[in-house]
Amino acid sequence: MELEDAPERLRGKPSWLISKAAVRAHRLIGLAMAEIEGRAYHFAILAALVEFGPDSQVRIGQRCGIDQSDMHAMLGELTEQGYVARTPDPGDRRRNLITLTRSGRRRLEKLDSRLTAVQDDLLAGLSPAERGELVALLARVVG
Amino acid sequence: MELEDAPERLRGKPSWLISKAAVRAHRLIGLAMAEIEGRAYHFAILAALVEFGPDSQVRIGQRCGIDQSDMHAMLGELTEQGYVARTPDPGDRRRNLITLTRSGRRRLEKLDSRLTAVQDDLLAGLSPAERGELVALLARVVG
DNA sequence: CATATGTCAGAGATACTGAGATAT
DNA sequence: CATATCTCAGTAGCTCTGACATAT
Repeated sequence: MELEDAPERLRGKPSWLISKAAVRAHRLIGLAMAEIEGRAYHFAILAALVEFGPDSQVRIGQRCGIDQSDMHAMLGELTEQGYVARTPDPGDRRRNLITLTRSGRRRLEKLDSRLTAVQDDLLAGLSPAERGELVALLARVVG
Repeated sequence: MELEDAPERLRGKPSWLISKAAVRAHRLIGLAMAEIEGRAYHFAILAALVEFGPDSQVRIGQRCGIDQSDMHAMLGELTEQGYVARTPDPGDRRRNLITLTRSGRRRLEKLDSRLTAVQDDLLAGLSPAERGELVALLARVVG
């Protein structure tokens, strides 16, 4: 039985559709990331670094929508794997300055190509124009 | 800092937008449901019952996208609160037959009105036509 | 014997809370 | 003193896996 058979009241609730779409996306991403022993949040963090340059943990988290208390472990993984370096910020000794390494730059491209492929899978039913509409609408929901 | 400042690579990934929209929806729903000591999945289950009539746990779960192993506790809550009755199915003694009670019918309406209000909050930035587009697109993503 | 249903214990991911240490 | 950053422990909600008993 598929979700097409869901009750009308449920299918009409945008929040329910969003949630189910997120579950499906999460499943596909989990499979894709497992193949390369990666995480979607690794991609987010590396993407923030390549676009905005070295930054503090808090600010990277804010940019990616990741709680600051969760950044610690995530950066621990990336540091251990050599994709970022975590050094004290000489200008403000409360902060860690997170820097992308050369191998982190390559890792970002690998994660990106996998995640791009997942988008195709996830949105297989939609035309390119419809995908654009969906992205535009969701961007306004997310704010 | 808002998610508008997210890296372009991230903002361009539909799966990321879907996931962040789901987080926001989940937060709003959590608040709304806490006020009436309800759960979104209570709404889903009650909606399936009012639309399709009494049914087994497994089939209700399939209709709502809820794993059968999770239905047990959820129905335990609804049974305890008197919104559904769980009786052995005489025609197939493996099954429990889940039935909506009169107070469950009223509960559904209360949950529905709260959740409908949440949709307005969640999609405040979109016109009615755009909300319709979003729902239609997501319905095709969910399948 | 194979399958379906319900029950149960536990794992994994994500998001969040609250607290403390240190620095500004 | 108030605030910001980082760290750490723990919680909550949701999804999923695997196992088992029972019934078909």
